[in-house]
Amino acid sequence: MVEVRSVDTRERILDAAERLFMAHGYEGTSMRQITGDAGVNLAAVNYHFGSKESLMQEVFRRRLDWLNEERMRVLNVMEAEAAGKPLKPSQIVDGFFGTLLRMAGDERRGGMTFLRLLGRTLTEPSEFIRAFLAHEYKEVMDRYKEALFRSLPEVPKAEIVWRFHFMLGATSYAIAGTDALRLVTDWQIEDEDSVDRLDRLVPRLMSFLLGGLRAQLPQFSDSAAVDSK
Amino acid sequence: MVEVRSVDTRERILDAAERLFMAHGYEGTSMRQITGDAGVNLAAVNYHFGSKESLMQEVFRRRLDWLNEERMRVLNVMEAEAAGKPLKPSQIVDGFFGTLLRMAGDERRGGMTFLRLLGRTLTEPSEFIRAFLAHEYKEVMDRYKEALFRSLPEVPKAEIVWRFHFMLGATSYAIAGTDALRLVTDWQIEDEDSVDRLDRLVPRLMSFLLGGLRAQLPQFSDSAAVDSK
DNA sequence: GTCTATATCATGATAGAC
DNA sequence: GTCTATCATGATATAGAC
Repeated sequence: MVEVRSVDTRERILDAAERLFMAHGYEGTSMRQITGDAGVNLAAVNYHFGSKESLMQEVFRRRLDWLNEERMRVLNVMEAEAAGKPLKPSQIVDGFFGTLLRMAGDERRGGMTFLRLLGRTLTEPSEFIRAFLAHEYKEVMDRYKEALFRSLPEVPKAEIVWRFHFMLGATSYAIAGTDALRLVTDWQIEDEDSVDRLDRLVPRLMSFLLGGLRAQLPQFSDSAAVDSK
Repeated sequence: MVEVRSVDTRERILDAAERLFMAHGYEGTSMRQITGDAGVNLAAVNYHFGSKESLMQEVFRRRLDWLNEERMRVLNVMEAEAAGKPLKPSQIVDGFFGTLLRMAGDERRGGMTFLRLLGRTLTEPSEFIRAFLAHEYKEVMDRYKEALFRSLPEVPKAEIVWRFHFMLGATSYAIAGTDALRLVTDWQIEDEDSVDRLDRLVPRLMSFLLGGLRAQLPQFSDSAAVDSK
């Protein structure tokens, strides 16, 4: 408040953009809305970020850098403790998805707002943001993928990859569902105050994910290889 | 080709809109793109549908009417055959999600294009389309919800509702993932020709969904009621 | 029913004074 | 770094000839 304005300005733009992109999507949000909401001048976005696309990328980078580092750290700790033995599926799932969901409880890290933005963005195939996410995620994904392969040697790799996709989807909806999908299903979910909500959502989702990950293998109707190596 | 043009025009607009909304989202698609792609005049959309919003609704209605009727029909048949006994979870899941996925194999019903549009729209909380979907889905949802309650009497209702949410998410990503999420995860999924792809996806997803639906119940860390009755 | 032409407005971006 | 003013473009929608 007493300090430089420009640091504040940058941060306020990012906060407003995160909120608005979450609510209306990238295309559905204008720079005028963003700067208006942030209480800064229209030209400030282009001055600080160069373009709307770069702003979007920075909105993600600000949160994903921390998240992916944390995921790496957690995995490293678990693998060190396991001393060469494979991890349990529940450890891996918690390291990847639990870390993500616990972010939602931390307002300094974007809280629910960022998580919902992430969830919706994963189904919005805008070329530039998809390419960006693919790059940001690659390293972490590869590490967790390997951990799962070692953890479930009897499950074909292709099956694990698919189930990871499915887990991403369930998690994405778990986040959005806390208020968005409530309308789609039109079901009243018992009210739980917002702090409590997340504490219950995490174990709920974990049970579901682990049940799916360890489910009986599918039977294909034709005779082709189930495990394509 | 020899007949009236206007029927063709309407249908061609719907086809182009479905394709473009899927690829670029509602906000990201302009009427110029739609009419250009459809090979019709710019003014035709407003003549036939009144507005862009109404066009979007019609894109959904064209497919959802059939889908939801089919889901109802399948459920009615199964319940008649069960003669009062609860259905098996696998029957219910197949009736709801299997019917949806099998739509993807039927090009006359929109095929993969419509399914991916549906998947992405469920995470895009545009007010007008969400309200529309909530209305379109309500009746079917209630019927399937009841069937699941009866099928799994030992599972708290709140838990079933949540797991239904998670199943919707996994299914949504299963659809999109066939090419969109491939980039996000950057994993190469073994190539399977497109006809084969769906035949394998359905059993894969079904195994996962059933594993999640029937998973061990979560343990909450506090002592509050697990089944909030 | 289909077209051209256009009204009206919002968008992303920038130039240049301060 | 921040502001005002403005550009060029593209948006939805409509009026009116054919």
